[in-house]
Amino acid sequence: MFRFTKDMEYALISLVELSRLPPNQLVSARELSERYELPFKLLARILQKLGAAGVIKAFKGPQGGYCLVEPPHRVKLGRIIEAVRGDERIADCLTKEGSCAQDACGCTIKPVIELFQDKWLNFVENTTLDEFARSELNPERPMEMLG
Amino acid sequence: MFRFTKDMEYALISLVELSRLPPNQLVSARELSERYELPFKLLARILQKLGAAGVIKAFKGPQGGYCLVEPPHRVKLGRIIEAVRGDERIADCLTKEGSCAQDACGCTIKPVIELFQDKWLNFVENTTLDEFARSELNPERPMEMLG
DNA sequence: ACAAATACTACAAAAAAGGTAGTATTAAAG
DNA sequence: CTTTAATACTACCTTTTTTGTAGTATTTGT
Repeated sequence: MFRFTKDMEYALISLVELSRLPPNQLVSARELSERYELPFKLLARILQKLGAAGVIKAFKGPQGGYCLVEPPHRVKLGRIIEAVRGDERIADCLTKEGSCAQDACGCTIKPVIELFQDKWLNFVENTTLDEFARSELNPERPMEMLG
Repeated sequence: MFRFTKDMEYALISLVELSRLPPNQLVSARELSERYELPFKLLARILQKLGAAGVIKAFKGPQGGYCLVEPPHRVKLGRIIEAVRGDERIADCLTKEGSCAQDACGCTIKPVIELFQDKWLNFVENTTLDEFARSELNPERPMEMLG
């Protein structure tokens, strides 16, 4: 139910890593994949989503890679979720703003879910990447071990 | 990802209904199933879980059914989740209290998830059934239409 | 005894999550 | 201008979780 999916886990690992990057430096999908032992292709796809959503910026070619577009305190959790998982909602019948999309809503528990959605939105809109980036990550292979 | 499962939806529909029940009155799984057009067997199993967890009380035999054990403002969302879904966590490696269960935790993003779990616990522990019960449900067949 | 209710267990179908493979495209460096 | 290291895209497969069905046992009021 309310469980961290791998997409989100991989996204957050990557974003935290990018948060700590010195200015004008990049990290590639390959590096992240090896450093944290994440499946490369899957990770790449997730980073592409984050790129398409404008959360990170991508540079192609050798020496390419990714970096954040905005500082970590400007990146809301809700935005990350939307980038990685689409405009996912707590329930199908709700709009992103939390009200029921249809007039004759099929779900019988609509008001209950609306209330829940409300609380949820408040949560993800008030949590930013820097809150995550403050804690220490735990890579299998620390930076120093790589080329 | 963070999406309402049917179990929880059905559980909340039922619990809200039970919240509105006059004292010493019961509602059966069959009634709830017909009133809200929910699959009977599935709903019954969910109610049994809520019963086993002590959230509701069950009475067998004709005229039997269910009622709440405690008043709605005493029933925390976290308790409902635990009853219906087991001791579900945001991530596998976490204890219920939110700290990593293993010393050498396999997940590389442990601190991030711990922080998240913290926020989540705070949320479910500070949301009670009466918050849901205040809003109006929307049954396919209102009370009056049944026997 | 009967009927109406809950309790329990096994199984099956559908949906979501997680992962792999292959190809195309871009761009830095020699 | 070729090579190479990177991102971009798409199709497919496997596993797990969710959702639902079926059947049987048990309890209890009338």
